[in-house]
Amino acid sequence: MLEEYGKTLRMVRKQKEITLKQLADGICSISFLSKFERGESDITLGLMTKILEKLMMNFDEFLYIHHDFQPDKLQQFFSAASTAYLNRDVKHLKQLKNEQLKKWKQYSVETYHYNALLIEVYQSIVDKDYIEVGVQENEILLLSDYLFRVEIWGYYELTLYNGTLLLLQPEMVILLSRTAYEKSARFRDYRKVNNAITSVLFNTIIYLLGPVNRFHEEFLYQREFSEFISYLEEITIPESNLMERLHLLQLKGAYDIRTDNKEEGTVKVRQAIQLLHDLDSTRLAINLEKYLLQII
Amino acid sequence: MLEEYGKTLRMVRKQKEITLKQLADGICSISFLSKFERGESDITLGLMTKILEKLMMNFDEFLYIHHDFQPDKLQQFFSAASTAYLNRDVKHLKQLKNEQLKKWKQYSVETYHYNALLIEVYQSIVDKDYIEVGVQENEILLLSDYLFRVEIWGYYELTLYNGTLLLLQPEMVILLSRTAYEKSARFRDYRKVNNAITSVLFNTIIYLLGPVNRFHEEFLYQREFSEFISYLEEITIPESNLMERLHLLQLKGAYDIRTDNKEEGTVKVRQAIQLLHDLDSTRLAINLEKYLLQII
DNA sequence: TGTAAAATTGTCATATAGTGGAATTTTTTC
DNA sequence: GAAAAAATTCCACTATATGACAATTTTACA
Repeated sequence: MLEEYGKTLRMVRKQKEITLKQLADGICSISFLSKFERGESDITLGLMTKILEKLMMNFDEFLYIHHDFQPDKLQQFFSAASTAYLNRDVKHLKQLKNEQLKKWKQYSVETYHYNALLIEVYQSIVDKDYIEVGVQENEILLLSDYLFRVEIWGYYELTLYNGTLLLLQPEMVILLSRTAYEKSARFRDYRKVNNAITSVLFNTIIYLLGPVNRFHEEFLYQREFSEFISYLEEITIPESNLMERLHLLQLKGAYDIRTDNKEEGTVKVRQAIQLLHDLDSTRLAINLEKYLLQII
Repeated sequence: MLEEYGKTLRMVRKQKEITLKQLADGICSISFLSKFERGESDITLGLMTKILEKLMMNFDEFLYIHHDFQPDKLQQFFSAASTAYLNRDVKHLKQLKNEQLKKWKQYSVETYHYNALLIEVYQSIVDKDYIEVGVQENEILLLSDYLFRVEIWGYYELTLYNGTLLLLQPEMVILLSRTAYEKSARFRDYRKVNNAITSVLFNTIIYLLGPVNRFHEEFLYQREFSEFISYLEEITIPESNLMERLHLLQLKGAYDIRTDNKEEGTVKVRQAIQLLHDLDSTRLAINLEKYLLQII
């Protein structure tokens, strides 16, 4: 069968005008490298690491090229799910869910179960006819149980949680988001994962400000609001993350409005809207205006 | 020797509460997976790919964990170089250069030569006593020759070029930057590489506006300026890339100023400064003000 | 606490990753 | 355009990645 990574390697090597001898030197034999490049043998992870290092290329970029400039499977799964969700494409969502359920049955690895659950959450939001709320409850608990148990949250856990957060109880969200922040700390310097953390924090704050306690007179989660804002401020240190900073401004405004500080809050949100207009991000500006009208 | 990736894999697998059997199922035998995880065998790239896929994790994240949450060697090289450059740490720069030269001699792979060159460029900017300009000229040409020959520019080529661009002749920069834009097109959806492209385009425009033709009465590169701005506008489509959008605004302002449209230009740059202040990016705002004073 | 079931490890067989050097092809050089 | 040099492939051989199944350890459950 053989995935023929070697052929991609040969292409890259030729590009960089490096000979078999030069690349193999100190790593493996010339003849073997040739064999691998011709697709007549697989290669050990250890050797491949050294080879890519010499080529000044990392694994993901290499695999991206190998798969004809397509993102990896993990990425594809999350993109496919969120695209189908945004397009309200119920059919596609169902199909994606079935794929994951099938794998779950086949290997009984819970991960696939969680994946199916994520899509079920999307489905339940998009599809009005979908009323099997009872079924979900238990399953959602399974998911949050898992998230509590994991010691280190990576890209997968963060993205999974981000997608299902809306259906959880507020106490649960507060605890889990705090956990997410703490247990992903070691990824603070890994851009991709760190973006996922930021995303979780923003969604948590939005959740607290919005849907949860729309019907309460007073705002219940003042302390938590400050807590998560402070996490964000700690993470979003780079001055150049303007979008995140603007988002922060917006949420502070929304908070003011929610806690009967309407004037001050409106000023902040309007300022954010103006900033977006100044930078020609018109669609975002319009969305934010809608949001403002909604919360006033 | 064996890099013992297996031990990291075991950790990740335990985290996700997956058994050997479940993970191995359909990929390899249980006993082999166990052996690999105990560090008693290396593994084939093909198998590893399938295993990570099942764990919903990509290679880079896995290797990041494996190397105790340190970025990969490629990343480390560029960070080390640029940090030493920003800190004007001549000693460290020299050390880094020698490392690369040593590898160059050892394997006679030109890549290491280019790496050394990049650092030499940094060195020549930082170290006033460094006057061996003659030596560089030829070597810099070697580098640009290489860049012209490569068919696909990846993260390495883009970052390398970005660092050495300042020392090239304007005609060369224009040609190479255009090449960079065209030959990296297939990475348009790969965030990391795409950021590098954006960075190249910005630096090109800054170069055209600034250092090159400071002493000419009229601005020579109007057409090229528009060309590269249009590339940026094509790339920077996502409305949420505020920093890039702000940067664009700034450069348009600088262009106006350079082409005797002082008032209009100053307004644009001042607007950019104000935006930064609004978002508490004070240091960036101050830098931009300095820049403005300099070009007026 | 003992026992059954599940999960992991050990043992040995074999397929294949990887080596050294000769043979062939490609590139360079005059 | 032929000879020399460099790069690659072929071939016979060795080391090790991987599989089948038995033995052992760990976990679950009464």
